[in-house]
Amino acid sequence: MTELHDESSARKGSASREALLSAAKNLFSERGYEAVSTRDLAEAAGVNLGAIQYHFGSKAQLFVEALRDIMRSGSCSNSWKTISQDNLSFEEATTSLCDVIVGFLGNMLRPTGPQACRIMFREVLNEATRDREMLDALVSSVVEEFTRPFDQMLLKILYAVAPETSKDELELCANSIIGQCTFYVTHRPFVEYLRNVDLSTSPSFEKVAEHISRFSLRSLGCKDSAIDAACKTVFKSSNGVTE
Amino acid sequence: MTELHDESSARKGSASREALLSAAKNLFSERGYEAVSTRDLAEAAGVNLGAIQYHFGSKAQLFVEALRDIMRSGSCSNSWKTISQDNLSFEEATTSLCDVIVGFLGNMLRPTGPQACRIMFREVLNEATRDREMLDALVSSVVEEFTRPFDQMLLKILYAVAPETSKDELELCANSIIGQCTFYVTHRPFVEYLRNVDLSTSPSFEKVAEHISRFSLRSLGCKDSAIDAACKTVFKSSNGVTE
DNA sequence: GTCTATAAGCAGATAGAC
DNA sequence: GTCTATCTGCTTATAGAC
Repeated sequence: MTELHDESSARKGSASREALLSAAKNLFSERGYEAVSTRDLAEAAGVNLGAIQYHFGSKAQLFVEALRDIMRSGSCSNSWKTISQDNLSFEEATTSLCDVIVGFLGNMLRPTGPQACRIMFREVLNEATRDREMLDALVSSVVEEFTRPFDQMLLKILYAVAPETSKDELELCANSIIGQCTFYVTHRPFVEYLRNVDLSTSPSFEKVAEHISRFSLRSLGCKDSAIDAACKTVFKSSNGVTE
Repeated sequence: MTELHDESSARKGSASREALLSAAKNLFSERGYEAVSTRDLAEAAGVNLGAIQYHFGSKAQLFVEALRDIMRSGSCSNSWKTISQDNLSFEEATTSLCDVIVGFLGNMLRPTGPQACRIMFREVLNEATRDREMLDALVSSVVEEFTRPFDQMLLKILYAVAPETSKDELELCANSIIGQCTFYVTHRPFVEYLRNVDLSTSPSFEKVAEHISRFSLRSLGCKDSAIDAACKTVFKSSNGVTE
């Protein structure tokens, strides 16, 4: 609305503004939007309650800014930044796909570091009902800053794995792969209850990641030998999962 | 807590209790938990505000009861009730799998009839942070009334498609298939924005359903000819999608 | 069982001193 | 820019008449 809440004011780098943004990233990603009150935010940031209205105009705007910041900083995406190279060989591509799956799944399931965007994703969908304008800003922000680069990288890998497949089909395959991963996040309590497993423990986690990799590679037409080779590289070596 | 709020009081079948339950199912599944106030519920049900506390004890308990009712009534699951038969042939199994995928996806993406459990699922995950006890009740209720029967049926189909696969592996495959479907629900705004599609329109919807079917059948080791046959049955005939 | 009236509290946002 | 104090509106839940 006012020219106070745009990029130029951010550049002023007010200490309380930064503190609020930092607290917002932590609290929102831990508890979600509605469970965090403006008073919680102000207290955690060590600033005054009024500072939220002054710097961001509203709690909703602060949420948007916090999410953008998380997406921009790439804390969700650094594990696959290294793979963004062209002209992948088939072998490189298959192992890269496994790497991406492990990295993505690990990022989503890991006992939520403060920057985890897990809950944020869910929250974005919840705000949908109420504030259409804010939702659109969020969706486009998340997609442009995070989803699209990730998707492009994934499509590059998929193309190297199955070059004869059409672009439309590869996009649907990308959806299927990401969908398999996000399922364990969005439906985590149901899966853990239904299958009687704990997804945070390493054996379960690795089994899931390897299954998704094999399931996807098989759909892409890879032979079992190629799948075995890729999985052996990624899942047997000790440095398979980040950190 | 009190013995007022258990099954026996439900059997009394108070008119206002039933009206509240019905309103709760409609409103909660349309807008979610937090966006519906007790006043909304009372007004929609045409009953007094105090009736909620009287009959259910709290808004949260009413939510639990409403969700249980939805799960029990099977409004989410009638489209695949017909498939629950034993000794499926391979051909029956492959087409059944396509049917299940189309039905499940259609149920989830359809422009939300009042009984849709789409938002409810999401909401269950949101309540997680706050009320652990209620969350556990919800998760077990949803799983026992809805997820587990569905899962059993799906596993039966998968076994008929790929009998040589281990039980553990088939369970992971079931996760993968459902995960692909739910992705388009949980991440709908992102997918629609990223791919520039409208998932409510028929061509996009059918393309997605057919892709998931083919992607999954291929992973299960089906030959292309068998996949083509199953898809031709389900996706070309006019009565493919329910309603 | 159903009603009205109200309690008790917390939310986000604001006014105005400094 | 930052503070205190407060406004307005909403929430769930309750007390008590009928």
